[in-house]
Amino acid sequence: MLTPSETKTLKFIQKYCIEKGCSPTLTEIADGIGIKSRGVIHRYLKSLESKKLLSIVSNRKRGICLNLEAYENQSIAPIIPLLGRIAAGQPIEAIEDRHEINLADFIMNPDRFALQVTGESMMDAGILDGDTVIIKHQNTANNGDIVVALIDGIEATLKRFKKLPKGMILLIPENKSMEAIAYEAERIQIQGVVVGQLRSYQ
Amino acid sequence: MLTPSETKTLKFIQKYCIEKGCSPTLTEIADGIGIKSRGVIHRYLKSLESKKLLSIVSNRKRGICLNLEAYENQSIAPIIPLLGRIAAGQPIEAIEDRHEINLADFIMNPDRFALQVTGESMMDAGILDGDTVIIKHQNTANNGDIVVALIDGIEATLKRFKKLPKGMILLIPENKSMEAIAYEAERIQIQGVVVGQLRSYQ
DNA sequence: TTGAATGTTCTCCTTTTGTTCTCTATTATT
DNA sequence: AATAATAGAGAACAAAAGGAGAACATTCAA
Repeated sequence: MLTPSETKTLKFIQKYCIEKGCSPTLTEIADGIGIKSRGVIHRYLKSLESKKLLSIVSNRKRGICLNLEAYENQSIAPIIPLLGRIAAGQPIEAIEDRHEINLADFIMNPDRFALQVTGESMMDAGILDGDTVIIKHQNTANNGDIVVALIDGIEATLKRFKKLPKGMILLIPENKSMEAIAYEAERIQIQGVVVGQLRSYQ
Repeated sequence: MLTPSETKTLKFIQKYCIEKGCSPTLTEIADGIGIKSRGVIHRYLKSLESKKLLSIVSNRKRGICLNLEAYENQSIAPIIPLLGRIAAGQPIEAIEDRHEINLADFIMNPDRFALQVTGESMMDAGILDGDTVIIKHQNTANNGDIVVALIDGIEATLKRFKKLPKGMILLIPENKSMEAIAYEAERIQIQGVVVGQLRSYQ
């Protein structure tokens, strides 16, 4: 069980290692988590070492090694640190405004549910076969929304939504090899709108 | 079985643990359920402990451990219903195969972190500009993995990884208009592997 | 070689937290 | 009416956690 300070320290080290490619000095950690004394940081590191979360090479500058395997089964919060922006060829750029992503906010709302996507109809919008989409349950949609629509009460489909004149609705697949189809509004029932998408590579 | 106050206390602790990844202090519980005295909370905790719903590590701050059954039948678990597959274009499969998608399995591990992607270099793999990728922090990679690599210790980049003969490493962008580049292995430092991807449409 | 930066080990201090009390009030039950 | 169960406030104390900083040892690069 880690104390909040230990957690902060560990997260800072992890972040530093990823951004800079080497471990930080005690002073850098202290600055990073808002503490003035190197001695305090050293105490935290010793405690983390005794909990097998990292190892320290004695007297070596920047001699902290994270023990990534032990890190694996620590207690979990639905919050992942958002380290920064990655752009090809640039250093990782830190993000000031938002430091973490709370998946609870992202997805876990009572009116949300998930669907697994089969098929390639939304491929060009980055929604691939096997992806999971998070749907907000609602019966209306705005132009441009990606919706789950029920056609004639039977066929469910994931398409981009567009309202046409004269009570028609256009459902647009995001795939060059498929065509958009217009329906009378009465035939279309909106089941929900895509508010998120996620994919696992494991 | 449980008194209303005990139930409130337990629920608060469950929620707190899931959201924050560690147990709350007595003061936090008191604030959370609208009580001013820590002593009262302590009494509730003792009672809950005697009912085997949790255990307390004496004198340890944040030393509350929930027992496993206390987690069950809780709707606040990081789980969203996975309703079924939606086959774009094809008729729907049953909405009744009610699985659940557990975000804990999906991405929530402490050795994970997130990066926001800038640029289109992985577009053809369905990773778009602005998406968030979940990275597992590790220093090795297998062929075909999408990795965060540090080139010469400075430039960060998101590419598909391939080992070549003679100590070379090929970093492959998933974008037809960009070219793969081979580097000497010494110049490349693997920072992590993409294990997930998510996008918000809100 | 030398000096600045860094790691290490201390002691001392403050704040926060857990723990144990006592006291009071309300409500339901016998 | 008496009793027990539940609920809450708050004081007092001990222990843990958080922090400052001095003093010394060690690295490492100029």
